[in-house]
This record gives sequence, structure tokens and C-alpha cells, in this order.
Amino acid sequence: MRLSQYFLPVLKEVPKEAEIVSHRMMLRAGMIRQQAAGLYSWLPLGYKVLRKVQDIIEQEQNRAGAIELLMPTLQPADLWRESGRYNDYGKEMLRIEDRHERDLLYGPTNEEMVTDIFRAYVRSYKELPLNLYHIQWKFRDEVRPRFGTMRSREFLMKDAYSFDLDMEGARKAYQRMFVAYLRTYWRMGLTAIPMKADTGPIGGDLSHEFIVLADTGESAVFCHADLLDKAIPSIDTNFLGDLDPIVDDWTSLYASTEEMHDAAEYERSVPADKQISARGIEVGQIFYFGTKYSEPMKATVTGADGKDVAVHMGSYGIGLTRIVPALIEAFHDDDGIIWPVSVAPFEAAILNLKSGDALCDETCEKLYAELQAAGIDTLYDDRSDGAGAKFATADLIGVPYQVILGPRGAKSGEVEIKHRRTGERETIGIADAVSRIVGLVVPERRDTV
RNA sequence: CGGGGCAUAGCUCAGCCUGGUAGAGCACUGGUUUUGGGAACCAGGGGUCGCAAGUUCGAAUCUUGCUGCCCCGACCA
Repeated sequence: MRLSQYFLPVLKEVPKEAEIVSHRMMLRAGMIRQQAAGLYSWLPLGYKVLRKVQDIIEQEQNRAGAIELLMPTLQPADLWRESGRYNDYGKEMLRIEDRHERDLLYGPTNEEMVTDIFRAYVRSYKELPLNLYHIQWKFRDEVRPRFGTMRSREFLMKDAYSFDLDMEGARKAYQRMFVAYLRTYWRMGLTAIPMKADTGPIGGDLSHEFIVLADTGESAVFCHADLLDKAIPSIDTNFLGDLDPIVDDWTSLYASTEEMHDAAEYERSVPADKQISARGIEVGQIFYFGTKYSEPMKATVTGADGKDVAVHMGSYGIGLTRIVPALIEAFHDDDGIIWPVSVAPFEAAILNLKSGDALCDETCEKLYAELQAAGIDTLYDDRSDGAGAKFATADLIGVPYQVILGPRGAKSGEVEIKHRRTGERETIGIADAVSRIVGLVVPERRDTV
């Protein structure tokens, strides 16, 4: 993309409403625009990141055997009356009436609707297990939305729902999502730790929140330090096989959010030099809830013994519009964002320090064409601005690798490659620049391991 | 939902206390000179001072009501 042809409204000054670093940087980098409290437009740069996050989530959900569909944002109130939640949910749920005076609601979640789809078509235990997911906009009328898209009223969420004949089947479904989540966050460059979470009235141990450690996190968390560098299940993990060893390994070390924290157990099981007490951002939750919806909504299948049983369900959420700011909280410095390659809006940027100079223009055009031909998602800063402005913009929007070319280099046949994350700079012959960028970028995509 | 605060140019803000022709920096337009870390100079354009009522000869400024937004807390399947 040529920057002169793009829409990238970066801000030099910080809008006063932004408090935390990710919110400030999303506004400054021209990623989002607030339209009302808790409502945001995603501008091109922000939307590009959001799409990359979505692609990774879809790939890993599909790999784990979940099947994608799409349910509407508006739902009939009657479904929620069946489960009893229409009255229970409170003012967080946005209620709407259509022209025929039918009660609708803007969905805050989709258990009822997916259960309705399931019960309409599935009759036999032979059709199980089943896991259906979608990625759709949700709305919760938060009393106090804040921190930009970290806690907005309208938000994009991946929610998966598993259906199984019994508790044991549901446990396996849960484990598949557990492993898929480990891979999903890792692919985005995030270290997300599964922590014991509250299961409410259901009980049991089948609920985890996936937490990214960050100073600005909303909740206090406690965990064993070794969880921070545990190996991630590989791309050839067999999701139809036995996942117990992986899940057991990850859940054998102490990790808990504040609500479930057991201080005595923490002190007893975690050596003092391994104790991590920090703040964290919840970027996902997986949850087994049994027959909570299948019973009242009569989502049953006929078992091998000829008897009808209510299916055991679980739900598995990832907040996409929260992951983007969480990534920024995890990866930034004073100059701006530092995107991991796998979610970066552009993988490399070419900075033409003297647009209008014939040799600079010609060399940059050639590099741009070659990088694109090599499959690198490239931003070419061909604006007529000064060098300083180009450096500042590139650093702010966080492109992982900058290919910097000025009149000096154009003459001597060299470019400078700046690594955004480390600040490292290397000078390299122009002829070698493209293969060098490919060599740096491709392994960091994390899409083949 | 309790408490606090803010609303003036696209952005950050001054002016308000003590009523009298609406300002600065950045951004934008034209021009000249620049060009390796958000350039300099010259000349321009841009405002129902959030909305409504009131007080006054006169309101950005004082009063009342409303709306929107932010911060702290409570809340967060």
C-alpha cells in the first residue's frame, strides 16, 4: 500500500479522553474513532489488525474441529424467555421493539440461539460431538464503558458452543478448545496463561480464563512463573487424540484469578522465587455449563439406549476487539506500537526519505514491487514529508521492519533495515534487501509450526 | 448507579473570576526555502463558544434546565 493513497489519520497530539496507553495509541495511530460512549469505528489500519486476529482465530478453531457459522446480532426475546434469562439479564441487555411491536434484543451472547439451531436439526447421539462457532458483533450496555475498545459496549467476539452426549464428551470438547486457545494466543505473539476461573453454580474445574499479564490489567492474578515459557502444542497436534497430557501439564501449576485465589495453596505449591503476583487482561474464557440451556430449551438427542438425554454444553469466548488493545499493552514503547509480525497491519515499511529525488523514487519503487512479489505485506511511505515525520509515523504504527532509503544509500547502493522491536539497524546492499526481509518476516508469521 | 470533572477552530488548550469586535500552537490551503528523527519563513481559510431558556443596553463569560463525554468507585455472562 502506498501511504499517499491510503487513509491513515495519525494524530500528533493525544486526545484528552484516552487514559491508558493502548487507547491513546489506537487513537494516535488512526486505528479507531469513537462515535459515542463505548462505540467505535475501526479505521483502515485498525481494521486490518482486527482482520489478522480474526484469521488466526478462525484457522485455529477450524483446526480444532469447530465449525463456523453466523448468527444475527438481533434475537427474538422469546428464545431468552425460554431459558429464563430475558428477565435475569438486567439493563446490560439492549432491548428493542420492531414495527410489529415484537420484542427483540441485541445479543450479548448466543447460547439460546445456538441451542435453538441445534435442537431443530440434531436428533441422534451419532451426530455428536459438535462444536459450532461464530464471530459476530455483540452489545452489552455497560454502565461505564472505558479504556477504548478494551471495554466497549459494542464488541466483536468469537463464541463457540460444544454439544456432547455426556460429561466425559464435554470434557474432551473443553480440552480441544483449551489447546486451540493456547495455539491461538501464541500465534498472535501473546503469552496468555490459562487460569482457574469461577464456574458459578455448575461447579467443577472446567472453567479457565486466559490472561495476558499487563500492568493495566483489570484483575489481580497469581501464577507460577514457569507457565510463562511453557512449550505450545504444535501445529500437528491430533485434536481427535488424547489431550489429557497437554491439559494436565498446563493445569498442574498454580494459576488463578483473584476471585478463585487460594493464598494458602499458592504459598504451599509455588516456590517463593517462582511466585508471580501481577495484573492481567482477560482475553478469553472457556466454560462448561452442562445442561443449563439444553434442559429448559429441550435440546435432546436419542442415546444408544434409545432414551432421550439433554446434551452437555460448553461455551468458549474470545474478545477480538479486546485482543487488539491487549496486544498494544503488551507490545509498545514510548514511540508507539510494536506489532508482532503475525498481527501487524503491515509486515514491512519502505521509508523513502526524499520523495521526488529521481534515484530514491526509482529504487523505492523497485523495492516495493519486489517485496510485494515476494508476498510481504508492505507499506510504502511515498509522501513528500520530511524524514522525521516518516520515522515517527512508522514507529507509531508499529510496522515490524522498516526499509530506510535516502539519497546517500541510493547512491552507494545500500539500504538500512530497522527492527522496530529491538531498535537494531543493519545496513545491507539493495540487491539483498528483499531476501533479508523475507528471511526475517516469514518465520515470525508463526503459521506453519 | 453513587461521587467528581469537562464541553471555545480538525486536535491540544487560553479567554470566563471582574459581561463590551473570539484567540494561540499544531493541523489545513497557496508560495519560497528545506530534507537521516514529527522543518523555517510569508500569505490565507476555518467558530451558531454543546443545546435551550433567563438576567442585561450588551452573554463564550452570570443564573437555571437539558444533553454529551471523561475520571474514581460499584458493576463486568
